[in-house]
Amino acid sequence: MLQSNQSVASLTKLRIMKRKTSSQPASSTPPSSPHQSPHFPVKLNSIFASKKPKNILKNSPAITTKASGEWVPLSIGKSELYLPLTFPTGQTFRWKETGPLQYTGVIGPHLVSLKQLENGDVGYHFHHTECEESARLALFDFLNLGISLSEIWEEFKVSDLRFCELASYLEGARVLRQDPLECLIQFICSSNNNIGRITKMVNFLSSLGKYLGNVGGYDFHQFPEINRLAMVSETELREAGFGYRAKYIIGTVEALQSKPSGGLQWLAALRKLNLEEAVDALASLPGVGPKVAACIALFSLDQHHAIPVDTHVWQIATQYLIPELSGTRFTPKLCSRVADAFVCKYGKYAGWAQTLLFIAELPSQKAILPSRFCDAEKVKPAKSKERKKGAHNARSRSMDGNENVM
DNA sequence: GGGAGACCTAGTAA
DNA sequence: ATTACTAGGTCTC
Repeated sequence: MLQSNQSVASLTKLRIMKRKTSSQPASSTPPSSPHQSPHFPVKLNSIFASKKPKNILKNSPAITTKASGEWVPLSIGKSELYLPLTFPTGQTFRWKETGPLQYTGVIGPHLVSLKQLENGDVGYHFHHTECEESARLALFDFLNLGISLSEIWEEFKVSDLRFCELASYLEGARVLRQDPLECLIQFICSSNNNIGRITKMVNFLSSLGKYLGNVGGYDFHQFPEINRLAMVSETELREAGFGYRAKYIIGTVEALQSKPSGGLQWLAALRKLNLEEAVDALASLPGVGPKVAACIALFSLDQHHAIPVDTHVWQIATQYLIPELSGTRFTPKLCSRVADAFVCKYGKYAGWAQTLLFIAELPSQKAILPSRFCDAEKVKPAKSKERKKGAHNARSRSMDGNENVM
C-alpha cells in the first residue's frame, strides 16, 4: 500500500548558490542499471564547516568520473538517506517519482535523478548539467549531507523510546536543504491546500523557468527567477487555479523585488539569523504565516529546530508530548507551546525529529508499521469531525493515502 | 491581543 | 443528481 502513495511526485529545489546558465536541454532516460562505480571527491569542508554533526562524507574515498548511464554511488547508505521517506513526504513538490525507488528533480540548473540502489546506498545521475563538479556540490548541499542523520537520530533514540522504535522502521527520513526562493513559493502555495493541487500550482510556476529536459515522461524546468515570476499576473495565477493565493504570490514576489539587496540575497541572509528573526522576516511577506514560515525555515534556511505546527502536528504533540492538552482545540496561540515542547524534548535538531514523527503518521507508513503504532487513536477535540480522506493540508505532506497527484 | 469570518477548492455527506 | 458543508493557513476586521 505504500506504493500507491509514492506515486506522488515530489519536486525539488535548487540551491541558492549562483545559478549557472545551463546549456542545451537534455532529453534523457534515467539509467536503469545500478553500477558500482568509484566514489567522488569530497571537498566539502568549507561548505559544511558550520554544521554540527560530522560530515558523513568526510572520509569517503575520493575519485570520480561517472559515465552517463551509470549511477554514481553516494556511499552513505540507507540509514542516512532513504528516498521514499524523503522526497514524497511533503518537503518539496517539485521532485517526481520516475522509476522504482527513483526520484528526479532539479537542483539549481542541474537535472538529476536519485535512486536507492540494491545495496541500500543511493546513486545519482545528472541528466543535464554544464559542470559536473558544481552539480555534485549542489547535490550534496541539497541533500544536507553535512549532517549525519544517524548521528542526530542516536540522540533522539536515547531520549525517546517511541522515536527509537519508529526509527527502526523508518530509516533515512532526511530533511533537505532547499533553495529558499523555491521553498518559499512552494509553501505559500501549500497553505490551506492539498498535495494534488499544490503540485499543479508549483508545476505551473516551475514551467516558467528554463526547460532542462524530460525524464520518465515529466518535463523539468529550472525554477524561474524572481523577475520572471514577476511577469505573471494575478489573473493568470487565478486562472491556473491558485485561488486566493494568487495575490500572495504576486505580493511576495513584489516584496522580494523591492529588497535593497535583492530578493535572493535577502532570503539567503535569513540563514544567518536565529529562528525567531528568520520567522519574523518571512512572516512579513504576504501569504506567509507561522506555519509556512516554519516550513521554509526548516526546509531551506538551516533552522533545524523549526517546528511547522498544523493540526496534524498538534495531534502528535498532544498525544505524546503535552498530553495535558489532549482533547483541547488547537489555536494559533498554542503554536509556540507545541514548538517549545518539541525543542525541549529533542533539542537543536527538533525539526528533524518532528519530521520522522510526522511521517510515521502518514497512512502509507502506518500501513507498514506494526499495529502497536496505530492503536493510539488521536483524541479529537469535541468539535472536530472525522478526518477526511481527500483534501489534506500541504504540510500534511502526503497525509493522504489516496493522493494521486500527477 | 485574541477571536471570527472570508478566502478557494476538492472531497464527502446529506 | 444537486446541494451543503468541511478542512486547511493566512489575512482582515
